[in-house]
Amino acid sequence: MSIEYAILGLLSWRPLSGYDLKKIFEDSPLLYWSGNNNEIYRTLVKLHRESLVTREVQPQESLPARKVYSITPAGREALRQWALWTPEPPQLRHAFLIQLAWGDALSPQELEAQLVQYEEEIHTQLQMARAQASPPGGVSYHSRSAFLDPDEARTPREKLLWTHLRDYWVSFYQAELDWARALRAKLDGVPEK
Amino acid sequence: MSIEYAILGLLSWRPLSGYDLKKIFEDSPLLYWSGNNNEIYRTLVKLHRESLVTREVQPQESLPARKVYSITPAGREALRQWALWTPEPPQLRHAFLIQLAWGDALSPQELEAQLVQYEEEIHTQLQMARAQASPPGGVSYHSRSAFLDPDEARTPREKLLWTHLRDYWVSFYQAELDWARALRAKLDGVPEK
DNA sequence: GTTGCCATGTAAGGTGTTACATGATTTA
DNA sequence: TAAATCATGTAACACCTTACATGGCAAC
Repeated sequence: MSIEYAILGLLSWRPLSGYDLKKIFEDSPLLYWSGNNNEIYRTLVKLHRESLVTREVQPQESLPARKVYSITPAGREALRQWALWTPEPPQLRHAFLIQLAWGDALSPQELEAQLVQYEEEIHTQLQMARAQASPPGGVSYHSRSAFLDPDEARTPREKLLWTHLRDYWVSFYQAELDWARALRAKLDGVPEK
Repeated sequence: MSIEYAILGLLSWRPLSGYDLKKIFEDSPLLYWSGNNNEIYRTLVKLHRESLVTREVQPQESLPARKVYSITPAGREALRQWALWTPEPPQLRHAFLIQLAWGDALSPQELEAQLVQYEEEIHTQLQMARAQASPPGGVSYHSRSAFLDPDEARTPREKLLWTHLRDYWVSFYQAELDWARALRAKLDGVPEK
């Protein structure tokens, strides 16, 4: 799938500008695109051309005009049809595992150092996922881009979905961390040759 | 990272032809590229140009000549340097989660059906991962492309790494399945609106 | 005074996929 | 006799990323 439906989905939640979308993509691991301008602004033009979104230009003093996009009924229908597509298994692009596969070329110290670094990196991700899943004080900060915030859900069912989605990432990074730690523990004491 | 180091890694394990590599990529979830000809054959040419691999042409009767590539000392050193790169967190491209995020547009039956289909898909992946992790009879079939087969490891440490890597996928798909089942159970009984 | 935020967009290039092209041999 | 395996490669296109370009305002 391409970024098109991810953007359409966000617009089904609320009207947003390209800049808003960029930020949402940047800090959501779920929306796995980099959030670069090129893709977002071009996709918005495309969606607009296909009449799946409308565009409202809001002029501003001494700033480029904000172009806010809203989903149309045709857009909602396209999104619905997409939600009915046959689900595909997740694609895990895990370069570090490939590094480990050929990690026997490293000394025990080098290998250990790589694992420690990886654990630190994942720990950071875990903290961020946890912060998103349950913001301190029970209320979310970023009132602007509270993407998938269960408090913003419009139905009980949507709330359940969004809660479960947020927890997904916490579990994922936790499992990742446990795995790396278990491997490092096992490596400790194994002869190199 | 690009496919380049994945190929170099495989060649550090044993000399292989483009066709061999293609098959290995096709049935390994770890090597997450599609294994299409274009990328593999072009990368081999590039690696050869950079003297990281050598090429041996084996003519065959009534078949295109097999071109078998072997890693050079310079190739091994490049691979080692790559193994020392700062580890990056895994990138999970999970389109189904995005579908679920906007799944509130579906009826309870449609949503349930999507989840069931997803579970079936993951179950298949899990079975395949299990088959690779511990082939029936304790010996692997595909003697040709036994990529990451712990029995093929050259040191105790490599064996440990490869075993742990194979188990990774089983855990991953198992967690995925558990997650989907838990969500479906919770959805059962939640009012739509 | 330098960094960061707001807000749009373009250019260039790398990465990855699907499909096309050939053709003999083996297997069902 | 149809499909799969072996074995190479090319063409066309889609997708994605990094960097470039502009410029005012606010905060530290």
